[in-house]
Amino acid sequence: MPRYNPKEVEPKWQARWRGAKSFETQSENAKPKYYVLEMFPYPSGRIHVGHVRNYAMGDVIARYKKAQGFNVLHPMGWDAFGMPAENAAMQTGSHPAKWTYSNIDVMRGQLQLMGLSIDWSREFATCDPAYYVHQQRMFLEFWKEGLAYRKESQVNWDPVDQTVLANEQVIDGKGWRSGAPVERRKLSQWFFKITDAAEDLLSALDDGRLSGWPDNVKLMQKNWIGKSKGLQMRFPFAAETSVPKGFEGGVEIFTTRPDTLFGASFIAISPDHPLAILLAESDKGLAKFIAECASSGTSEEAIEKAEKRGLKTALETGHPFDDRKLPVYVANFVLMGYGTGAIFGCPAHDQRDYDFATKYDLAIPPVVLPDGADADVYTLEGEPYIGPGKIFNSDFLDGLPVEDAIAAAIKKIEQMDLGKGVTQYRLRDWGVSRQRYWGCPIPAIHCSTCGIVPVPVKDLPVKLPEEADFSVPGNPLDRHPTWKHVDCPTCGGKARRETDTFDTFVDSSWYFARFASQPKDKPMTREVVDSWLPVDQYIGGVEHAILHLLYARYFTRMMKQCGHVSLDEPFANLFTQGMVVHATYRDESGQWLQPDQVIVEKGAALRADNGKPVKIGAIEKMSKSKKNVVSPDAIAETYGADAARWFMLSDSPPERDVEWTDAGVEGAWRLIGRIWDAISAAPGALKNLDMSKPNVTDADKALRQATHAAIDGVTSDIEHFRFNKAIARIYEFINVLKKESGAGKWARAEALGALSQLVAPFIPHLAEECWETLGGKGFICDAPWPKADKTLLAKDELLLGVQVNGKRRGEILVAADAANETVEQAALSDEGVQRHIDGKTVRKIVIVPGRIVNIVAN
RNA sequence: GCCCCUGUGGUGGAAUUGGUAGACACGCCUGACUCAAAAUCAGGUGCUGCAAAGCGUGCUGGUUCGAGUCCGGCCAGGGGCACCA
Repeated sequence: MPRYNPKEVEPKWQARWRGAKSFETQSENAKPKYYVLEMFPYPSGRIHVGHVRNYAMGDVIARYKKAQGFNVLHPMGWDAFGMPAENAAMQTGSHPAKWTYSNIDVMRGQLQLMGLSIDWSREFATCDPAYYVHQQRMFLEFWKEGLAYRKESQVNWDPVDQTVLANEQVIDGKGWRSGAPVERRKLSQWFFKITDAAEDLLSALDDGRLSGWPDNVKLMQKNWIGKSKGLQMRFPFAAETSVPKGFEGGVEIFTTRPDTLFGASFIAISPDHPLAILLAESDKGLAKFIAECASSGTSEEAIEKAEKRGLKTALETGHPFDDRKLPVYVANFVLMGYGTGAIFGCPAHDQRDYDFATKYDLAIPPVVLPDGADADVYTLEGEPYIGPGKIFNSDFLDGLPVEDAIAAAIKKIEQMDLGKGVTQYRLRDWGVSRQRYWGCPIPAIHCSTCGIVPVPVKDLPVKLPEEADFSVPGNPLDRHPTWKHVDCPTCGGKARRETDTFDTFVDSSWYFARFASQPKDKPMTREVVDSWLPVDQYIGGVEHAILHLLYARYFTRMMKQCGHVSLDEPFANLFTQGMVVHATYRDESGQWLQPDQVIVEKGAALRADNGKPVKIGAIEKMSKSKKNVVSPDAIAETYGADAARWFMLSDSPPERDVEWTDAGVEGAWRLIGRIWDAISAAPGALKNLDMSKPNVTDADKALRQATHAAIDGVTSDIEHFRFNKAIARIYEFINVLKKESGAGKWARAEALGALSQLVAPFIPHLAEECWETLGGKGFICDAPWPKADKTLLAKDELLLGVQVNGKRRGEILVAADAANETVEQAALSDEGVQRHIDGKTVRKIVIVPGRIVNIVAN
């Protein structure tokens, strides 16, 4: 018997699939369509095991659906623009395009070795002008529709390198290269009006349009959009305050808790608030404070984690309901981007306000009384009270529950003409400008006479200049000697190009549509895209649960508005798979090390080359920047792609993170050997199936039961993304198959055929080899999926556990259709049960049919 | 800090969704084959205990005839936080 040799077998079948164009998809097809898509990769350099896991999952689905009779679309491409290419250019001098395309070549080769059922004829990279020309075209349409516009927003500015930094490049408030404290700086940039769609993006989460999405992702998106109803109102200044020019009306605030207005003890405005900026003009201390606030990064995390600080201004406001005066603070925890950039502080019932009031010694009057508390003696003990209750110490709101008090307060303020109830969203418009080279150029031209004008469609694509200088930080497009100088398309005068490029989230917000339809003269052909979308199964990491998915949902709506597609929601079913994580390592100088450069023994780590100590860091998702990546090459080289794929899908549930370990691949390899041994011992067996079914012996029946239980179980496991369980079932089936010796040829042939088909989505090369050996017709990847015979699944006898007072004390074997009395008798007479009910009175017997018997006795 | 998720043997995990905790696999132990090793095959393996038995799903409290599963409070780890992708 020849030993199975994946090095020969795998390339052989890959060549045959290619020859037969097995996975090239035609849009015109009588079969129902099924679109499987995994989030396309960033070409970081090499495929790692995390990619293999992701694409192996998609491939199982794609091959399974093909066997189920669907016309499957399963494409692949490259999310090819982005910062790492530009960083590489700065470090090594190689051009981003060259770096990117050579990475793509390597990674395509690696993926192809995995034997994925991908339609490679549809492959593209987002950095190809043939792709991004259509993105520019759509941008011009969005602009015309008013969906794209310009406004000022803040960026992280490195004052030494004179460049904009990504949040990732800000470490502890300092620039990653220069080490200089970053500044927040305002820049005029391009935005997409995603806030216009906030309500629809939100309601689609609940109205069934996204019923195929996991709840946690929908919840995260809901919280991200952050719809809240509240009160926008103004606090007029106190009589003796000298009112700053332009703010005669007072301070405009937004609150979701107007019920706590009587608990107000201060007003706080954002350091970026126009009032704060105005006051700073004549107040050096305040100007200094505002500058200090601007020295952290722009990320919400950095702002939230910063110590709560404030500076008291000379201003005071009055209070709408009584004559108290409230000091006005400029405070670093108030965000200009949310609400009105100003709040009233109610320290008794808000954690941040409480911290602030404690620090600056402000009053903390409680106004919400927890249910059951006594108003006369109630005090806060070291923390604010956030929970429900009834309002007190609040005049006309006294006695009302929180919800009613909110409504009553809004009504009163509206009557007083000081404000109105409003709906507020946390979601901000999508800033798409990036001051970088390696991205899709934004097709706009700045003219001193005509303003900002679109690049005429006939001049598209606006291509990146090939020559660029990466030797210094900053935007190479901006300092390019010639590229930006153009004539204004409107007046013909001297003008300059927009030097911002698009956020790479734009590139990945419509690639799924382009995969389905790739005409040259337009982004997509509507009828074709409509016939393929939505993606029936989208698969990707949870880390994309909010941004990428939300942007793609919005982009699809914009495309719909411009007539490119007919639907709102691009992804009908979403599966978020867990990440492959690995420990991170750094040497003494703080340089990241790859796992294969490190030897770990007894919890201590040493460098493989020089034995110097290595610091073991957190276990994190595999990423190139931290070098904690493991490549599948070694596994594939030794054991073949099938073993690598099988191993990646074994054991861990797909939605869960897995920590990579080398242990266990041997198990996958052994399984491949066992399957091959079983099948190569029965060449041509499937031809036996053509004969009429012989009389069935008990041994035949036992084997057939195992076969059909396996078909039934594996089918439902694949349908529900339980690949680890499908694999466990296949092991069980093989264990039965190996032991079973009395079954006849017919039953064995059926079992071996089913086995080959059940493993085919997971280990397709071996499966084809098995199918051919057994004498199956055509490719196994074209064979229809086996159907379980349900009549073989029912069992005659059941083994039931018997509990006494909830603890398992015995087991009984009863007929599947036994009456309750019979079961009770059997349970009570069980020896183990007898021991535990001896001397006690049986109070109750709970029988859960087919499951368990519980005897309650005391 | 805020939002989401996870926690079960030495390890990855299973448990028909409130019903016999530990399927399946890795590892380990024992045996067979071998001059020997590897590979392969067979058996064993939650913990304590000679046994009887007891204990056991991050910790803690609750609901229930019955909780890994539901509810409350904690602890630990991971993901996201709008310029990493």
